[in-house]
Amino acid sequence: MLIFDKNSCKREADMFKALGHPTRLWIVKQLADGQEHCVCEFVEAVGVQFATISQHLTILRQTGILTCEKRGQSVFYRLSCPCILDTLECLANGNAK
Amino acid sequence: MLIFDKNSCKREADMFKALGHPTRLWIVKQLADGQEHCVCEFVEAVGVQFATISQHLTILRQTGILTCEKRGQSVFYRLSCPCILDTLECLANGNAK
DNA sequence: ATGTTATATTGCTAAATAACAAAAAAAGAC
DNA sequence: GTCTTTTTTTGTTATTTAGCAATATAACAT
Repeated sequence: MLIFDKNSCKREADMFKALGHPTRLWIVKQLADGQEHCVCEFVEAVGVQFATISQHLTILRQTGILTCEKRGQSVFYRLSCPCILDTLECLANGNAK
Repeated sequence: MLIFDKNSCKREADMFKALGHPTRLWIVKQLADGQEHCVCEFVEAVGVQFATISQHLTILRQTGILTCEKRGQSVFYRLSCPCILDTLECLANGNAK
């Protein structure tokens, strides 16, 4: 018999949700090589308002997917844990319809 | 220099989005052992309207995560590809904050 | 045929999300 | 100190999503 416990899925679901937006997923992929990039690079590439990118980055930071560091006037983002890449790879390899 | 191509991320992002809801993620996990379950089992466990579960299942079906088969009056759902589990495991293992 | 059971679909409303514009903060240059 | 640059935060609005209720569909029982 199946028993649903919402809490047990909430945090994980939030991580999936964070990755469930084209711009955010793309950002994560850009950081896949372990390198860091600054906010302005993303803004330039995506072609959307600074505020919008900043909000996407906040979501990725809050779910623990990214971390950031401020140096000078710029903020640099990186994957907080490279293992997120395994997840991406799993999905990319296995589940193309 | 980074270049954003939205289309390249759209389908993958949709899969993440589908998994980005507690109820849907839970359903996928219940199917993780490869067994199939019928809709009414999910309804009973989650404690939500039949229509609501049906809608969640539709989303999971449309993204290709689940497939279903009708037998008699019941509809049975299963993972369309067990490899989705690797993805779940990757996330569960690696990225707990 | 009618009745019943299991799912799906449609219409509706409330809540969440995405994007922008404008204002606020933080750091460096002067 | 003021000015500029980079980023975040705070409205605001349009779109999307989540859930329910009601209706429709499909299969079986009678």
